[in-house]
Amino acid sequence: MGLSWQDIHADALRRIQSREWQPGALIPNEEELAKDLGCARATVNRALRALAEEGWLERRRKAGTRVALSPKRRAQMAIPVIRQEIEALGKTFSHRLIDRVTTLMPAFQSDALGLPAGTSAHHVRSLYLADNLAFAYEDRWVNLIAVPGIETCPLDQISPNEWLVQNAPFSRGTLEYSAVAATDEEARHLGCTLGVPVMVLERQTFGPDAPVTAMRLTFAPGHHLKLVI
Amino acid sequence: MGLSWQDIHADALRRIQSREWQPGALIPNEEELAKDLGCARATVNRALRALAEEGWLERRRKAGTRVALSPKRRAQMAIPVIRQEIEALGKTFSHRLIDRVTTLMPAFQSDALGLPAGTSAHHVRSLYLADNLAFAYEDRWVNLIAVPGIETCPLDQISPNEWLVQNAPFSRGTLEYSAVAATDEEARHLGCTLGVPVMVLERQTFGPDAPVTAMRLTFAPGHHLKLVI
DNA sequence: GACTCTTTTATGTATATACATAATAATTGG
DNA sequence: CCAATTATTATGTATATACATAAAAGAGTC
Repeated sequence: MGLSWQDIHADALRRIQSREWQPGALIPNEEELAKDLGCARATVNRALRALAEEGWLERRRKAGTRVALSPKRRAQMAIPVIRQEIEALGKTFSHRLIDRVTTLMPAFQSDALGLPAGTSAHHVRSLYLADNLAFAYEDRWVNLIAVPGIETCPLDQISPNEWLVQNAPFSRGTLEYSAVAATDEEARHLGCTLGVPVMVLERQTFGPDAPVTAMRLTFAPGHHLKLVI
Repeated sequence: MGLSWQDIHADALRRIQSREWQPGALIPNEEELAKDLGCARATVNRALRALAEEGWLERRRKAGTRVALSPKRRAQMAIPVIRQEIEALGKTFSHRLIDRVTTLMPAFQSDALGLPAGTSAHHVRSLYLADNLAFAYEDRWVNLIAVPGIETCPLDQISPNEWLVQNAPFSRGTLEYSAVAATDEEARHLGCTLGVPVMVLERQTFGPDAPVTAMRLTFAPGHHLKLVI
């Protein structure tokens, strides 16, 4: 066969990185590139589309394709499934249920999930451990409407995280990391000092029909969030 | 025209989210789907490939396509170009050069970039401001071999971040966020209290031929890192 | 000039066809 | 039965062709 789209992709990337195609500059159109390189336009299209998705190029109909000025490249991060994160470190995963109760959600939580004030939800607190050392403390609210089974599932045997992945419908959500001082409760469960800087991940998950869960995950001190470009 | 690949994409996603196609289950092959839905196989391929990239499906030649067991979905994050981050908040961006000097890199820095011990580099410290309030403090080492122009560029007029984006070759890099206590120097420049929890981003950038820069960016307290799924 | 309308053009997509490739399944030889 | 070989098959890719669509450029009007 002729050239593969990966070949075109690599060649174009080389030209971008070597600044043969300068930032902001218009590059030849697909037809021309196809003729020059000796392949079909569809092949060029596939390669340039990939480069655009990766943030190297900006493409607009009629206006053509230009090298991105400030490469707004996207870093990708696997959404933390804590078991995998811990096992990737070569450590043994375990978890401990602290408590679970169905009760009224605080107003800020029901607001954040778009549920009416005064909604009841299942409130679960648990601890994730790596080699029996505290790794993260989780405080989670689960919407009973979206996930009715939550009240009766054995959260001492399977972690809320994993149970939900397997049992809850799931479409989109938000993630937000911040650096905060460990609260009294967090410090107690994570075995650290009150006020020490810790990473907190707040996450809301929405199913196709209804909000599913809101979670606050506090990592033990020293946690890193690595991303790859 | 017939159905678009987005239509197929949406339909398949609906089936996954409604659990009509259960996690781990094999879905019909492309040819069959194309026949059922009334479009060409290439169109189905485009849709399923997109779903696989998004993490909903796992595809293997001959083995077929199945719904991902634990949707290892990837969150995407725009790599911070600080000006854009600040302007997106509706604030005015500015920056202030604190100092710049060409000197020996500390060993841990040259190691991290894979440069021999005792290499000289340009050391730049600067402050980024949003509406004239400290937003982030940057401590950066720039490899003179990869970016010779750095020593003479007017860093009081253009931020190191932007100058490098425009002038340095750039291919891949690492990003690592952590929560730490503000050091004395960081606290002084950010106008916060010593020891307060702050987000730190450490980043290394490598060009096609040589390492380009290592950076430590300390955000003012209260900074959030938002990701979208 | 400011406005609308039309034309042009580069990218975006859909299709049929052909072949490539990886991985499973079947077959064969010992 | 086991290992090596071959056949099968679903996805992956390349191609030509045709048409769709967004947006810029140009033409015409006031």
